[in-house]
Amino acid sequence: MLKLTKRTEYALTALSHMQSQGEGELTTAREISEKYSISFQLLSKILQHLSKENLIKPIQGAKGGYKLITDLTEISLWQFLEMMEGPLGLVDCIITSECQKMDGCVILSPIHKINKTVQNIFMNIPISDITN
Amino acid sequence: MLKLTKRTEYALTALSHMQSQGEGELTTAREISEKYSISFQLLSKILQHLSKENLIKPIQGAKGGYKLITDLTEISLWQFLEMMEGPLGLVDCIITSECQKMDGCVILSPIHKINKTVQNIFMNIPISDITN
DNA sequence: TTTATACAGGACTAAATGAGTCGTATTAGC
DNA sequence: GCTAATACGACTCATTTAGTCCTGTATAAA
Repeated sequence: MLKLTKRTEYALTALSHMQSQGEGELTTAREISEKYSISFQLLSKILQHLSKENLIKPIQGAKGGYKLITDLTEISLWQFLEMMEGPLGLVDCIITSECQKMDGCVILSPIHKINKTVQNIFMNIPISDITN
Repeated sequence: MLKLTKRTEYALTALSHMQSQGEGELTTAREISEKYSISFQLLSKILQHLSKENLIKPIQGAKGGYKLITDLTEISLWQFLEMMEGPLGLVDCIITSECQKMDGCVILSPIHKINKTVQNIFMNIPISDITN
């Protein structure tokens, strides 16, 4: 419970780095991977994923790299986590809407409420709070 | 991120069930395991763990079982989660206090703050909110 | 005193997830 | 054409979580 995946951690590090560069500046995967000692191949996939999600824009070829194309104040932590890790929920039945075994599940409703609480908080944290 | 382990989920279910019994009543692992379709062996271990943590008291022998011996309004969700899953933190370095690789880690301090936020909220949720 | 029922717990196996690697293809500047 | 960059499927390896097996101990009741 609660721990970010390395993917998420690396993605935030990368975004933070890119944001610290000047507006419209290019950054390469190699550069970030070396600066923060992150596996180059792994980081590459993560940046590709961020591209698919339109947070950054890839420029291919020599002299290529990635450019930050999103205002990170506009993206909430909740959105970002779901982007990186898929749907979030304290228990499976919140995510899939179907209770596997427990017929008369006694804890779902209160769990659901706590889930909402966390969601509300995370929806009000822009990831720029982390990357700045 | 965010998902409870089955251990935690089953523990909450068990506590909820025990609380719904009368004061000082005994409940067996078998009873709970059958009612909620939880593996008997697995649930047994969880109940043994709750005993070690002094939330419930085991009575051995025939006619034995477990008795709830704690006021669940006195135990916070944060405490309980750490009890069941060990130390909690968004990233490893919050838990172990040592940053593995990232020399100039750029995201630790804001992550730390978010961690605190969640911790504060969970410390103010008694698990009786879930088991009642 | 035997039997049945309950907890205790170590050691193991299986399944799922997460982290990381390999190899090859594509794109574009010089 | 060479070099430096992204793209990406397929794989391996490691870790964690979930669940099982087996044997032992305690105790109520017949």
